[in-house]
Amino acid sequence: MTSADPTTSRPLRADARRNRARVLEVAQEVFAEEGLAVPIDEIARRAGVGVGTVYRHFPTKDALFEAIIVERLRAVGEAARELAEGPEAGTGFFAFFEQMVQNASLNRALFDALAANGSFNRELTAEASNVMMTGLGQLLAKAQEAGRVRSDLTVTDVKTLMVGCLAMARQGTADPRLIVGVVCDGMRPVSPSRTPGA
Amino acid sequence: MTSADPTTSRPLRADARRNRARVLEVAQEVFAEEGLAVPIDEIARRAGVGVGTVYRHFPTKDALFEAIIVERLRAVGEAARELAEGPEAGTGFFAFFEQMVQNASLNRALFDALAANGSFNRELTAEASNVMMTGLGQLLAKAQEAGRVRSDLTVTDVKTLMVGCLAMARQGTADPRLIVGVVCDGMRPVSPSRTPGA
Amino acid sequence: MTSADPTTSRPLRADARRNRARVLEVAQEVFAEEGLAVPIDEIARRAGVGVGTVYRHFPTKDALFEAIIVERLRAVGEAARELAEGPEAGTGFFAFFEQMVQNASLNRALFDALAANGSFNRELTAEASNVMMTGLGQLLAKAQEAGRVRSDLTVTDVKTLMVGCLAMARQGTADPRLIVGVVCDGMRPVSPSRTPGA
Amino acid sequence: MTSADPTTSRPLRADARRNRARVLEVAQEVFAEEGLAVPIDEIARRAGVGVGTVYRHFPTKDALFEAIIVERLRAVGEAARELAEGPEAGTGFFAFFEQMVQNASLNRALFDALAANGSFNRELTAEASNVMMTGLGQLLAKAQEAGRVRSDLTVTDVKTLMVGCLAMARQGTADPRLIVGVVCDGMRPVSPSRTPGA
DNA sequence: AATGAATGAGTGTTCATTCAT
DNA sequence: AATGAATGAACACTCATTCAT
Repeated sequence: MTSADPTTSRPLRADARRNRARVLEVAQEVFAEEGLAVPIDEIARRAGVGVGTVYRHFPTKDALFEAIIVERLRAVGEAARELAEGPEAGTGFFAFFEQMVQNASLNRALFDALAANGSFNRELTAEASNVMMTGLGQLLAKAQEAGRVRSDLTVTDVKTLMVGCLAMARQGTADPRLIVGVVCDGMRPVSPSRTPGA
Repeated sequence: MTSADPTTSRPLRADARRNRARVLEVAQEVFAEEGLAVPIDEIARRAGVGVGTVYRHFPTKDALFEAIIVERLRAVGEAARELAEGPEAGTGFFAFFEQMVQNASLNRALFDALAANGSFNRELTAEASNVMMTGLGQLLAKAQEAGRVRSDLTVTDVKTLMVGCLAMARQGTADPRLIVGVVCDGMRPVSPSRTPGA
Repeated sequence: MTSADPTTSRPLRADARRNRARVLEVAQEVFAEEGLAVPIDEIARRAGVGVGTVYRHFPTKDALFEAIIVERLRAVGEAARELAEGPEAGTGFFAFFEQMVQNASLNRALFDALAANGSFNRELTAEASNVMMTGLGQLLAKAQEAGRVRSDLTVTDVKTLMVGCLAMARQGTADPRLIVGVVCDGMRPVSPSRTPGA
Repeated sequence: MTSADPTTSRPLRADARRNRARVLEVAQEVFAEEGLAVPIDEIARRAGVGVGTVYRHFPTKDALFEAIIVERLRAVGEAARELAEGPEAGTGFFAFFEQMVQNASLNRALFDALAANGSFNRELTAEASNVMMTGLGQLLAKAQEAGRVRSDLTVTDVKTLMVGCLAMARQGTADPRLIVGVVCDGMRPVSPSRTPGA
């Protein structure tokens, strides 16, 4: 089930599959750089295909965008899940968080997708979003069990914080490590010495 | 130069001032909701004036946007400066941070302005930005002196964190108080018990 | 307030007259430089009056343009007539022709008016055009009587040649004197030695 | 550079070529009649295509205008060159001059192009202009060698005179043949009997 | 009378999407 | 299946003209 129509979708011809992949690849790059603002013609040109071909594979621009996002979200979710199932789940949470911000901060498309919460909520995105949230949730749970993360934080909170860090990293105004460090510190359980209001 | 400079010009006629204000108000709302994507015609329509009127007051769409931003930045800067000069500067920092995020979180325009770091750096914006940074810097300094905030954070870091919180609050996905709480906690001096990596 | 005499067009108030003159003066300059492309607002600004004032005196932009043209055409016609009535009418023709081209070549408005043959033929323009043609005709007749100009040329031909010389002078590509010299030579009676086709 | 250069591109599809030609044809007519003032939408409408189609073939209004001009200038230059290389170069000059004016007089676009000396000097126009000037220069040289044309006239002068004649012919006020005859006479070597000032 | 603010039709240009080849 | 030409709705901005102050 890689494309829109599950019932009739016979396997694509070899060249068609190549084209589809090429378009995705280019779109991924271009959207990552400049976000949704890039014209479809530009993507087609860079991919070395006609516009028509892009539209054959993705019925609308948004659908193309979504396809990219879906993949990304899935990848993020997978990574989180794998880590959660590994031995270092407790400490891995923060590493994952930092890594994620590093990787995605340069990806405008992913940022937009995460940030544009709901605007793109078509079916696929929702599903992929679930995958991501599940993986992240597992990782978070382990970290909380290990006492590394405040227990009152939900997956949604963490996702939100991640988006925020992406937004900050995108700024380029401050050292991303410092920023992420601050946010990570904030997520740790509150020690007596720094109770807010104290 | 008798007419170009807005600061030199005589006060606007009553109706003109009303229209200008109405346009600003509407643009503020609309930009806040939908960002720069809104057509000028739409703004004019909602404000109940012709397009020409919008352009009479603001020579460019960007100029209109800028006008809104400038006002906001100034207001934020003023608030910070006042607080910094008050008696509670040490503790006031966090209150200000929270307040700021609360107020501005629904304002996409302000977020964009803060986030679009430099893209809109025309003269006025730069100036207003300075006002804000100065006010914020004063407040931060006091808080650091009082030992409430990590001493290695710069104004730019704080501004970046603020923008991040705005981005997060905009999401509407998580409780803004919680989010801001986390970030504020992260800004407090590191206590031995939660040294990163510990 | 002062509703004295409603019937006849009383003389303009002093300030009104001054304004009207000022507008004409500025419009003359500006139209001469840039032709009809200049916005009315620009003219008003340069004249130091509001747009409304311009429109009070001249109901449309074309009317303003016409007013200027009329004056110019009249002036040209007058000059020609005076010369025609003077003693040097025979030789004066060429001097006039050259002079005219010199003077008007920098005046884009006049050129446009002469060139835009008919487009502006409102009443006033037509009348002024007549004045010009008449004066020019008188001068031409004398020159032809004196055997200085080919007898088969009509006033219209001469006017046309004048416009052509203006067009050429406007080009700035060739020495106007040379150009005008060529055309003037062409208007002289055909000597046996250079019969076309010989 | 795989796609930007028009000279590299493969031949257009049949329908595209038809549309392009149709647009050029219509634009030629319309510009000839009314000059640059005509909206692109109007041209598209008259050509029976959408605006987008016009813009696909010509990226800018100016580019469209230029395309027309270039073609004309080239044609004129070619004609001149051919004549210059023929046996009748001496006498051909005047025939060419007359012919040129006849053909182009109704063409406001060509006139504008020639007249707008430099304003449109993009690359292509400049090149086409060179072609024309070269051809004309060759023809002129021959005519001067044959003693048919004043030896102090340069190509630029002749071009200017040509533009002037076009301007005059455009007027429609006088018989073009007569006008051109006058100018041509003026270009012949000065015979003793009509020395200016005599 | 004078002012200049307001109007809105009009213009050049872009780009997502459709369709003939 | 692929192509890329065609489409036309949108949009930012201008400017002649009107009208409230």
